[in-house]
Amino acid sequence: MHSKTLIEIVKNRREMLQVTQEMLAELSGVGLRTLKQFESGKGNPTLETLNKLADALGLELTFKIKELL
Amino acid sequence: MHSKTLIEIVKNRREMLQVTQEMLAELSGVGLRTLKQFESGKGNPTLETLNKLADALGLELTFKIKELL
DNA sequence: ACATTAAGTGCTTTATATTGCACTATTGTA
DNA sequence: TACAATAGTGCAATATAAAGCACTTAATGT
Repeated sequence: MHSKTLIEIVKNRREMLQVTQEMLAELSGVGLRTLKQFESGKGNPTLETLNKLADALGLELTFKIKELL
Repeated sequence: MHSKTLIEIVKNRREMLQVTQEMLAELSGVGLRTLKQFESGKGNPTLETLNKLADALGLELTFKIKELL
């Protein structure tokens, strides 16, 4: 069982909440272009960007101990 | 109980492992200057940088559901 | 107190993230 | 199939992260 990527988590969460990229961009204060790039795997967002998205989605960015597979 | 910041986690983990900033920079492939800025709270690192640090520290960057306090 | 090691900072260059705009591609649905 | 909504992309401007260097400050041990 490997953990989902940050991208998957954001996408899933967003869809679960029935929010479009446009709405999430609006809500989070992240540029639509930036969000699109991130979700399509093209991005290398800054911590600030990730935190804005997390906030808007009711999530929190953390480190967890990596399980030695 | 509020969760520790990413900075705290990195610092604590690094110190627990008895690794200096210089060593961690070396091990992770992140520039020393970048690590210093991050740990001193001045930085806004990219996801790539955070992942490099996480890898070197045996950590994994994730989102968790935020607890409504 | 002193020496040593580690951490933090000012300055600079280069690389790249962010953003908007206009456009294309995909997806779902009537 | 045709339409509408949503997602993805090329281009360009601006802002800023990454990095090294030299230096200062703080912490640690003898």
